[in-house]
Amino acid sequence: MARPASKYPTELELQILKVLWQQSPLLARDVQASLATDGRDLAKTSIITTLNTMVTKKYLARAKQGNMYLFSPRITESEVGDRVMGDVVDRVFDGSTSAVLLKLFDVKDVDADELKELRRIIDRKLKET
Amino acid sequence: MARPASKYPTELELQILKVLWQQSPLLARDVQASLATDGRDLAKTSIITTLNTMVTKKYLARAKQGNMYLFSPRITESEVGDRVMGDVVDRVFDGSTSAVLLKLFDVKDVDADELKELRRIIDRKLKET
DNA sequence: GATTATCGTCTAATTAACTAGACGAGTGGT
DNA sequence: ACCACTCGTCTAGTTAATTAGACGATAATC
Repeated sequence: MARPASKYPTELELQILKVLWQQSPLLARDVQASLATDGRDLAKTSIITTLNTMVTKKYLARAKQGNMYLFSPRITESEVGDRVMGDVVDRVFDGSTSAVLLKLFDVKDVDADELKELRRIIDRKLKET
Repeated sequence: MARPASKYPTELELQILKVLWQQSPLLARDVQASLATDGRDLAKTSIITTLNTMVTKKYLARAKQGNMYLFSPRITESEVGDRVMGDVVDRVFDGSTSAVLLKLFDVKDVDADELKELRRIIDRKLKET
């Protein structure tokens, strides 16, 4: 075995997905322009190569439009969140949700308003059960 | 530019760190035995190679012990949690802590007891400010 | 019709991550 | 002294991820 494939979209793939979640379908050139706006200036072929590997990975769908291709996401933002959080919680925090929450407070400054919203979320969840 | 180095320990590196967080310093052979117990059976040299790259990355410290080396973590479990969570929150969830929390509930089944503990954590945090 | 621009494929270079063998140096027993 | 065993370095092979050039095909412009 060698380097294992990552379980969820890589850095660049995520950037591309974010563009396409905002608007799709798009041409390679549009994705390129959007990334360039965000400061990631890639050659046309770099974009296309990556888009194609993302199609292989089923992250994207590709549809012919004349002599070019339109790309759309085949995975939702929520699904990516699932995969990432699931992996992080299990692998890094050994499945402990409270450890994740504590770390969340550790890492980000959460103001009082947001804390109250988090509590509302928990209360709602408590009622559900 | 090519493949960027990951911002935090990789899969295998994390496994090794977990062993050393539990007990350290350890010899390469002890790390090897521990990983083997967890079902990851690697050659002696594979372990040593990885341990050495982890020393280069400052994840580990190495101390000569006769004709062999003892390895210890130079990064804490908490620090790894910081880096991972920080990156995930910012890059995947665009900095939204509530989005992370919602996803946490989505991904893991959190029982009522744990929800109450999470609320206690939030209440404690609210008092702090 | 010729030139110019754009699109996509194919090829390929680079680095990180993962894995392990060959080999020499040293240690311990007999 | 010799043999067996272990340790670590050096070398090296593989796959994933990132990047882009050369080139042919097609479309657009004049």
